[in-house]
Amino acid sequence: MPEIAEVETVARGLRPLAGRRILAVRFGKTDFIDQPDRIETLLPGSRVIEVRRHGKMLLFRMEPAVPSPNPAMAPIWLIVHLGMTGQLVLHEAARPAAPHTHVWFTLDDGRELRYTDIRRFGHMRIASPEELTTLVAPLGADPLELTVAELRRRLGTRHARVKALLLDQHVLRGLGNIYADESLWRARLHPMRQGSDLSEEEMGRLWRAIRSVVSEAIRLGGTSISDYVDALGRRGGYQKRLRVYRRHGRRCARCSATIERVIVAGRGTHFCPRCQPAPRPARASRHSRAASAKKRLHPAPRLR
DNA sequence: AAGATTACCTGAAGGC
DNA sequence: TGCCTTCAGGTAATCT
Repeated sequence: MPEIAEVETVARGLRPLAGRRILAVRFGKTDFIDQPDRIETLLPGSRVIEVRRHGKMLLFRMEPAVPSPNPAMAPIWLIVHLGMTGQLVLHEAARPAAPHTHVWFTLDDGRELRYTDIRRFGHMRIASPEELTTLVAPLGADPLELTVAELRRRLGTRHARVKALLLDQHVLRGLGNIYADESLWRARLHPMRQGSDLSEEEMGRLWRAIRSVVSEAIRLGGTSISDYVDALGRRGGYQKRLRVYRRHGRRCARCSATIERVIVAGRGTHFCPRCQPAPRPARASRHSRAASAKKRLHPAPRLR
C-alpha cells in the first residue's frame, strides 16, 4: 500500500526523468482521472522539470510544450496519487503492458512510464500552480519535517483516537495504516488513546517513533506486501521489519505477548496489549453513566 | 462541527 | 472442485 515511504521511493526512482520529454499519452480506463482530455491536450510535447513527493502525492513539474501567453499558467503540474494498488513503472516501450494498465506516457528515450492500478483507488490530474496550492493547503505536516512542538500542537487539542489522527492527512501528510500501527507500537501507545490525553513524555515518544519508522522504511525502499513496487519494478524491504502490522496472533518482539487486531477508524489496527496499555475508559457521559448504573442493578442475562 | 462510519473497487483467501 | 462471502485500505461523502 503506497504510503509515505513507498511514494518517496517511487519519486526518487523517477527523479532521473528530469529533462525527458513526454511525446504522447494513451489511456485505458479513465474513471479515476480528472479531466483526461486536459491531460491529453497539455502533456504531449511537455518536458519534466522536477519530480517530488507531497504527502502521498507524486508531483511532476512540467514545462509546457507551447509557452503559455499567460506566464502564471506555466509550469503545469501532473499529480498522481497511487491510492491502494497504483504503480508507476518505467518500461521499455516494446514490453507488453501488465493487466490493469490505464495510462501510458511515451518518453523521448524509447521508454514508457506506465500507470497500473488494479482497484483504481488512485487518482490523476493536471493542475495549474494556483490549483496545486489549493489542493495542498489543507494537508498537515510532513512526518519527516515534523517537530515535537508541531505534533503537540496538532494532537494535543484533539479528542479523536490517536490512530485516527495519524491516518488523517489534514493532521500529518503521508502516514497510512502500516506506518501508523508501527509508529504506535514503537511509541508504546495504544491506538485508542485520545490525542488530548497524551502526556509530554508520550508525545516525545510518538514523535521519535514516527520519524524512525518512516526514515527506516524509506531506507529499505518501502513495504511490499502484495502490490507495491518502485519505479523500476523492484519490491521494498520493510515488510521484514514489521512488528505489529498484520502480525495478530503472533508474539510481540518486545514482550512476547500476543499481538491483537481490532478496528479503529474503520481500519484493521494491530497492537500489543501489554506494551501498548489500553486507555482508561473515557469519563462516561451522563447518558452512559445512567446506563451502566442500570446494568449493575439489572444485569442482562448471560447468553449460553 | 468534530468525530465516526460507509462507499468505491478488484483479487485473494477461506469456508463448506 | 467451485461457488460464495469476506477482507484489504486510499480518500471523500455522509451520518450523528
